[in-house]
Amino acid sequence: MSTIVDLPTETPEQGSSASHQGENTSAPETSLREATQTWIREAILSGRYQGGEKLIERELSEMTGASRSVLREALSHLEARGLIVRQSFRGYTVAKLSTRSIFEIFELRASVETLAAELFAERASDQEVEDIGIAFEAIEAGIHANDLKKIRTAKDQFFGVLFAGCRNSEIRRALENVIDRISYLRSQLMSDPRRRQDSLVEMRLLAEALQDRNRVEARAASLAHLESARDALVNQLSVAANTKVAKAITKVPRKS
Amino acid sequence: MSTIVDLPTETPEQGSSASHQGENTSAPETSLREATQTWIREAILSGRYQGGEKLIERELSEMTGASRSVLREALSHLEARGLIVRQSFRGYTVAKLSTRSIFEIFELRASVETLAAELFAERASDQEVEDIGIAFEAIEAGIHANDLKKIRTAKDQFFGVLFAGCRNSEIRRALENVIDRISYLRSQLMSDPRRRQDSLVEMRLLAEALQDRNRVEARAASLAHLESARDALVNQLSVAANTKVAKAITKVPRKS
DNA sequence: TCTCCATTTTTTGTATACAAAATGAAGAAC
DNA sequence: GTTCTTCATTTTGTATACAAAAAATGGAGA
Repeated sequence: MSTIVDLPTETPEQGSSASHQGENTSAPETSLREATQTWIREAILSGRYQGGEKLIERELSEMTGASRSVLREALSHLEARGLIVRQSFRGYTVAKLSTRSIFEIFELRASVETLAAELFAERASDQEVEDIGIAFEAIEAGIHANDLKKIRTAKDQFFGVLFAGCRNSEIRRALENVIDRISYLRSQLMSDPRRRQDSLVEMRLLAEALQDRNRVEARAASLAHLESARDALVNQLSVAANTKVAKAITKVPRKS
Repeated sequence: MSTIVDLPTETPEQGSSASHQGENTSAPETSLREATQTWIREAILSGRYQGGEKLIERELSEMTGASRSVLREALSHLEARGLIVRQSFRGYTVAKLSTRSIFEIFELRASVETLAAELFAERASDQEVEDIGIAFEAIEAGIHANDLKKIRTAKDQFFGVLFAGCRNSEIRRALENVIDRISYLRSQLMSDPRRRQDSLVEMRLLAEALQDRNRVEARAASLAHLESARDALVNQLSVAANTKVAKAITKVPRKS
């Protein structure tokens, strides 16, 4: 059952740089289009625009300062990533997450993210193994400090190192897309102190397995964390069925 | 180790239609942008534009009849899907596949596509099980008739049914993207009669397992097929290292 | 007060125009 | 003959304009 093989190492710079170029390589922010895109993405991920909400071009244009040409390119890009959807002559709306979508996403993640964990254990550099430890400690510190923003940053860091260490930019790309779609829910989840504590325990197991380069344990810990996060998310949704977040997730438009 | 659970069935029309809307739902081809996008995509997949080749806007504009606004939206969309890459002030080029990328893609597919096969065995409707059989017979007929185009169409059909039957549009989305990227290589592969024969045998095993709804066998057959296809592809590349296809795959630009 | 229809306004779809950057070519200096 | 510089052309980046479709508004009739 070995799906893990040694990948060829030739032309590594070409393979990976070409693959995730144009993604969120936060560094240079070359074109206006990319900046606009990032702005909109951040606005959605931070919850400024809720699921199902309409994105009005004039409004975005004013806020970002970009012209409509640029704006529409950015929107088209985000549509391809699944973050927003377009209907003919009705413009773009923020993609809605049905409960079903959440299950689907976690089903995919359960397959791919566990693979990523295994691959990290196998392929990560010593530096990356060290970085995983550092990132985990940052998460821990954030939780103790009760600092939501810090937690989120540290988690992004953690998964960033994880995906880099697995040496497969296709996995990174596939996961980035689905994680984007649910990431504005993550902060909702993390606001529950008990869930935070559970999450910390699960992630410690994962971090330790990764640092030990223990493939089997890493997969198991990753899967456990995912299932736990999924269940917590679905639970919270069914409990808080009246909050605006829940409405943004579960409801279908009435007059479509 | 059960990553397979029963997905909730609520709001199925919303969940799925919203999820893969705006993809290649070949039916209505509403907007000009989508048509343009499809045109470019087809041009790349059919090999009309080779990997690394530059896409000149004026040229595409003339060929598709679309204005630059529309064209650029389409290009932006395709960039997000990874089919083309953009460099500042140097326009778009068709994404190149390094050997490494191919390994990465197959590594991802080995994880996700086998899951899709399992899920199909579990969840597909009786109609879909039947359709899988029909699609397979079409592939068989195509191979016997030695009709490359027919083979390709039938295979698309087969995987279309497979992805639909697994009831997870996220999986479909993730796989569509990576399969797009290597699909212009598939015809190269299929031109080798021996590989065609091998492929047929592997796919028969897969089709039979799917029709028997045998999860374990389905996964095994899917994995076997993938590894076989990957190896054949890599083999062919190293053999025919001087063909234009190989050049499009392996070489890095000299003056970048 | 409610409902239906016509008109106005907003918003999207498409096309064109102008500016900036990069590429390529011709000519001058060596 | 070669190389460097300068200029013209091409191509991309950005902004604006116009047309078509949908949504919002408001008034007339019941």
